[in-house]
Amino acid sequence: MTEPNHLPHRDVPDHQPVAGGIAARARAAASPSYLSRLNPEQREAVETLDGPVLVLAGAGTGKTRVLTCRIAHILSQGRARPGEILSVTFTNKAAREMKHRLGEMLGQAVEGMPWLGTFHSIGGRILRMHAEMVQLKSNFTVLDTDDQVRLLKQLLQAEGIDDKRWPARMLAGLIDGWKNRGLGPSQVPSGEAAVFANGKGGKLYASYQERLKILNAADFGDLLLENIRLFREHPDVLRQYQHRFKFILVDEYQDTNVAQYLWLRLLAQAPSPSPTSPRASVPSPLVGETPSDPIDSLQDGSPGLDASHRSGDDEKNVAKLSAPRNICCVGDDDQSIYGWRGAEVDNILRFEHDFPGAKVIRLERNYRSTGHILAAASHLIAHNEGRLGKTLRTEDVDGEKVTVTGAWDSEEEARAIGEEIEDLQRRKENLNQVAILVRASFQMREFEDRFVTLGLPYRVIGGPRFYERAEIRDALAYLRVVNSPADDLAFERIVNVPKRGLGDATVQMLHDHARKRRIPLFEAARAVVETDELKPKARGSLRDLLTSFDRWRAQAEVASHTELAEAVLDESGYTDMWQKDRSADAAGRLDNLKELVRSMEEFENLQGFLEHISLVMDRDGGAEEEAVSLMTLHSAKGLEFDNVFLPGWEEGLFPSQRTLDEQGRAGLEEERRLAHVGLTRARRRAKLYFATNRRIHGTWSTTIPSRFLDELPAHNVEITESKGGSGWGGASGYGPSRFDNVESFGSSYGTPGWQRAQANRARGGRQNHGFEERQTSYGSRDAGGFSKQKRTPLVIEGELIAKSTGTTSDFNLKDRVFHQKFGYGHVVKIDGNKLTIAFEKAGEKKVVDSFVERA
DNA sequence: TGCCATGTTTTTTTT
DNA sequence: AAACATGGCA
Repeated sequence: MTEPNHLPHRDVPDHQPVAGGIAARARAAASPSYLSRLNPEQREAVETLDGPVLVLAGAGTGKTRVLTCRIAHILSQGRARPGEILSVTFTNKAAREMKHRLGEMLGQAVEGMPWLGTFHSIGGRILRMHAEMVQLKSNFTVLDTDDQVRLLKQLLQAEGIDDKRWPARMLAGLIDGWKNRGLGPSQVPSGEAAVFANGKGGKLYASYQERLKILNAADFGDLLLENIRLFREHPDVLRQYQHRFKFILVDEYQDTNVAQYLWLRLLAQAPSPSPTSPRASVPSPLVGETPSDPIDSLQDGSPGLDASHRSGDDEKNVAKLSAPRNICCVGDDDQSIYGWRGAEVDNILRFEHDFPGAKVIRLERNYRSTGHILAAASHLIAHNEGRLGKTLRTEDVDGEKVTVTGAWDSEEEARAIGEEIEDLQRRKENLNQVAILVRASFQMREFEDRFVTLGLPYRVIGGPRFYERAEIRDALAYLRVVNSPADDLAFERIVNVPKRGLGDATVQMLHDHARKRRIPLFEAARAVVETDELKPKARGSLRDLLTSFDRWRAQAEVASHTELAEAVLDESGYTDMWQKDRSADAAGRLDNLKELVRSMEEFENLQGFLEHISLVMDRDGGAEEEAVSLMTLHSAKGLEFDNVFLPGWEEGLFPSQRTLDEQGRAGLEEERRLAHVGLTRARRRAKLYFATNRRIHGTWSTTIPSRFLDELPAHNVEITESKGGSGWGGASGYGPSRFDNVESFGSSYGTPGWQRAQANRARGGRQNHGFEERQTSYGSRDAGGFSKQKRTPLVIEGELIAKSTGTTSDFNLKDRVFHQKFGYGHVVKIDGNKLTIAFEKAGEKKVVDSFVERA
C-alpha cells in the first residue's frame, strides 16, 4: 500500500479555507484575491510553480479551481505569457470549462490561451505545423472511427480476408489500442499482431498507415503517435516546443495513456543543450525501432507494466529529466475510469518515479457532499488495493443517508425513481439538480419511456455527438471533397448521396481505375467519364457531379465558406433529399444542417473549419430549461448534482460482467472507481437501486444485488422499500413472499397498461417535454442509410395526455401537422386539446396539440 | 438499382 | 425484442 508520503507544507498555515489566521490574512492582503479563496493545500498547489508537482485531488476538492488559479498565478507573477503555458485536458468539455473559468477570473485581460486544449487538439495542431516531416500535408484530414473502419474494410478486402470472421471494427480496435500504447507498426509485439487474421495483423497495420499517408489523413491515435515520432526524429522541433512551454499543466492525469504520457514526457524534458542533432540515429518513420528508448519496448498494457518493467535502463531517461521542468499534473487515481481505453493508472501512481523531486500535494477537503455520502463513497473505494490513498473529509453536515432500494424489475425501478423525482419536484427542488447515472446507455431507455409517460422533462447528456450524425458527416464529406479532391473516403461517402444511380458497380469500377493508375477516385472519375465504360445514365450523372464540384471549387475562391456550404448542400440535392424525406427525424436533420452552416461562421475559412470540426465540435447545450439529466457514469465525471439516482447496481451490470471477464481484478477495481465517481457526484442525496429481474438481449433474467452494495458502510446507508412493495427484504436470498408480492405487481409490465397510465395521469403530470431534447438516438449510418424511426414510439393511447385545458385546439380536421417524433400526418379527430393524428409513417396516434405544429 | 425477407447480433464507456 | 446486415429477387 502506498503510504501517503506527506511532504511538509511550506509556510502556509494550516487553517480553514477562507477564514485564515493573521498570517493568512496578511498574505491575502498582499496577494491577489484569487489566492485568498483557497485552502492551504490548494494554495500550495497553486504557488508551487517550480519543479514537478502532482496534485492528488479527490472528488469535489476543487481541482479545476486549482488549475485555473495556477494559470492565473503564473500569469500574474509574470512567469510566463499565455502562449507559453501548455495546458492539456482530456475532453473538450473540460477544456471549455477551464477557458470559461479563466475568462471569468482574468477578465478580458488575457486573450485566449492558445495552448489550452485536449491532447488530441493540441497534438493535431502541432502536427499541422510540421506535417511534411511526417509525410503529411498540413491540411490533412482527421478520420473518425467511421472512416477508419471503412478504410480498413477496403484493406481487408484487398487482402482477401473474410471480414466476417475478422471484422474491420475489431482491427480498428486493435490498432487503436496499439496507438494508445505508443506502438508503431514495427513495434507491435509479434505475438499480439498475429492474433488478427492468422498473423496478418501487423502487416495490415502497416499498410493502413501507408494508406493514411496516401490519403493525407490521420486518425485520432496518430495525432499523438505521429507527434511523438515527429519529436523523436526532429529534436530541433522538439526543442522549440520545450523552449516555448515554460509551464505544463495536465488535467485528469489518471486518464492519460502511454502515448500521452510519452508525449508529455518529451515536452517536459529540459531542452537538451546540445544542438548537435542526433537525428541521424533515428531515421526511419516509426518503423525504425529506437532501441535507445526503453519506453519503446514497453508493450504490455497489463498490470505488468509497472515501474520495474520500465525502469532498468529507464535510469538513463530519468537522468535526462534531472532538471525537470515545471509540470503540474492534477488527477485522482480513484477516478480513473478509462482503463479500457488505454489509460494507465500507473502513470499517476508512478509520477514521483518519473519526475524525481516531484512534490505531491493531496487535496482531501471535499466541498461537495454531505457526510454520509462521502463516508459511503470513501468506504467503498477503500476496497481497492492499487491506490495512492486519500482520505476525503468534509465539514458539511451528515445529511441524509445514502439509500438502497430494491425493485422487482427494471421497469419498477424506473417507476420508483420517477416517483421520487416527482416528490422532489413537489418539494420545489430544481430538476436541473437531479441526475440519473447509469452504467450502460441501454439502461436509459426505460427511464426515457417512463419520463415520457409521466411528463417529466429530461435531457440526455452524451449520446451521439453532433458531428457523428449521418447528415453532418455527409455534409462534411461534400465540403471535404471540395476542399481536397483527393479525399477518397469523403468522395466515396457522397457519390451516391443523394441517390444518383451511381451504385456499387460504378464505385467498384472507379476503384479499379484509381488503383490501376494510382490516382484518387475523383480523378479516376474524371477519366472514366470520358470513356464509355459506364452506362449512359451513370455516366451522365457522374459527369454532372464532377461539374458541380468544379463549380463549387471555383466558387470557393470567391464566396464565403458559409455561402459555399449553402450552395453545395442545395445544388447537390442533399437538402432536397431530406426535405422530401417523410420520416420523423428529417426535420431535425435539416435543423442540424442549418446549425452546421451557422457554426461555420465562427471559423475564418473552410480549411480552418474542417481542421477543427472533427476534434472540437460537440453538442453545445441549447437553452436550458429545467430538466432531469440522464447520462452514463462516465459522462458524469466532473459534474455534480444535489440529487443523484444510481440505478442498476446488480452483478453483471454494475460490476459489468464484460469488464470482469476481460480485465479481471483490475476491471473490478475500475468498476469500483466508477461507483465511487457516481456516489461522489451527489451533493445532498444519493439513491441507489437494484432490480431483481432485468431483460438482457430480449430475455428476462434474474440478477443479484451488486457486491458494491455490500461494501457500503451500514452506518451511512438506509435500506428502503420500493413503493411497489418489493424490497430488499432480509439479508439473504429472495423469499417466495417477496417474489409473490412483486408478482402481483408485475402482471402489467411488458404490456404497459391502461390502468397504470391512468393512475399516473390522475396524479397529474405537466406539459411533457420529454421529446424535445433527444432526436433519434443512434444517428450515424453509412450513406443512404436514412435511419427510420428506431425506437418504437412509446405511445399508449392516452398516456401522452398532459393536461386537459378545456380549451379547444386551434387545429382543424385534416390539418397537416408535424410531430418531432412521429413525423408528418394529418388530424383525424379533435377532442379538446387532444388530437388524433394519422401519421404517414407511425400510424394513428393520440397526442396533445402542443406537440405538433402545422406542417 | 432498389426493395424485401431472412438471419444475426446486440449492451459499455470516447478523443 | 429490436435493430442491423446481408442476400436474393423484381
